[in-house]
Amino acid sequence: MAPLDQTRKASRQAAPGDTGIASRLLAWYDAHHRDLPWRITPGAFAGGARADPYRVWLSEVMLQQTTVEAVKAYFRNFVEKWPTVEALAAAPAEDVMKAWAGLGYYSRARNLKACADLVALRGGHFPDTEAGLRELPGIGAYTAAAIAAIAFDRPAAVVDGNVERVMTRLHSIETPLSEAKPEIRALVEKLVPQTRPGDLAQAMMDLGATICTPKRPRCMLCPVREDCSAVLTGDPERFPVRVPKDDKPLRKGAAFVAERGDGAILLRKRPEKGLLGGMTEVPTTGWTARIDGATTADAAPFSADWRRAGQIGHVFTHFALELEIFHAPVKGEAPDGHFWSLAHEISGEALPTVMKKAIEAAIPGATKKQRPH
DNA sequence: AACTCGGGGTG
DNA sequence: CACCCAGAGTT
Repeated sequence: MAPLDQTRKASRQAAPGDTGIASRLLAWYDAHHRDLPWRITPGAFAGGARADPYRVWLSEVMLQQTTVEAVKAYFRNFVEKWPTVEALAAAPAEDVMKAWAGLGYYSRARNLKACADLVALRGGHFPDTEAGLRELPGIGAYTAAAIAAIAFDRPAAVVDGNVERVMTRLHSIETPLSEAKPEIRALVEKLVPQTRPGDLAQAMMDLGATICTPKRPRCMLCPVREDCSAVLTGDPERFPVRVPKDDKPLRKGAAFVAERGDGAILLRKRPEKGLLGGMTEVPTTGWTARIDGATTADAAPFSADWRRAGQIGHVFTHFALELEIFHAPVKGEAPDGHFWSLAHEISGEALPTVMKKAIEAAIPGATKKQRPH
């Protein structure tokens, strides 16, 4: 992890007017980069090696609004199951959804599969330009730039949440984040070097993740603290400036836990689109925005002797949920659209956490793994 | 431009 | 608990 040859090269080739920020970031990256499953080492890059576009794409999609720690295990599992984009294209969509279960934002998995299918039709080769990548499903402005820079060595401006934080602090940008994006992009474009653009992007992301953190940034360890306007004024944590968020709406609903008596519970598959699209769940009502204490079993998706079994609350990023739980013994065939599944195996199904809690509320211990005695 | 979409890590 | 995370698609 010692500084490498290309560090000096990057310094020498720094654009006129470059204060040296890019060079210092690259040198810091050589010494302090995170070691991540989808990365090749900067040393290998110097030898002419490039990251596998498939692995870069897969990791970038998984990392959309998802933390590195959460992604690692899923990434390893995916590349083991499907080592190439052709292998992923050949897989049943259902298997892909199942492997994605637990990561969240399930439209990403649907787009991932659709994208793999398209790329396989192109002979398994991803487009090697930002514009070409941008046309594929699930690849937006950020991901197109990231793949172009990291996998294809294109000098693209890669702007994610980390980069926004680093840049707004470097320049003490007081404009709220939503309005400041064009300005941030322009600043990043000026910073991108002709050599090692992918490493610069990853350097800024690593800096944002380990030094220039949202809370309590470690400015004393920062390689560009001398260039940072916010360090000079003494309050880097103030950036980026955001507009205050609206209060979270409270959503109410009811969930129905039907138990067969042999450990099986009635489940169904959600619609492909919308919240938790394509996932398995306990039957529920839709959202009921207003408080209605009279939410009764009349709203149940099928007839049974429903008894109120409790209530659970859960705070999501975007709303708070209050769920009434109803429980009933049910025999016979599963109604249309529903199917029986063993409760203790539910953790292996694509079942949201809240629904697992709902089952636990109605039938304590139902979702615990059964252990042979 | 504003909403919607999840689960998890962090201070 | 509040905030945020290698954002994208829809309206």
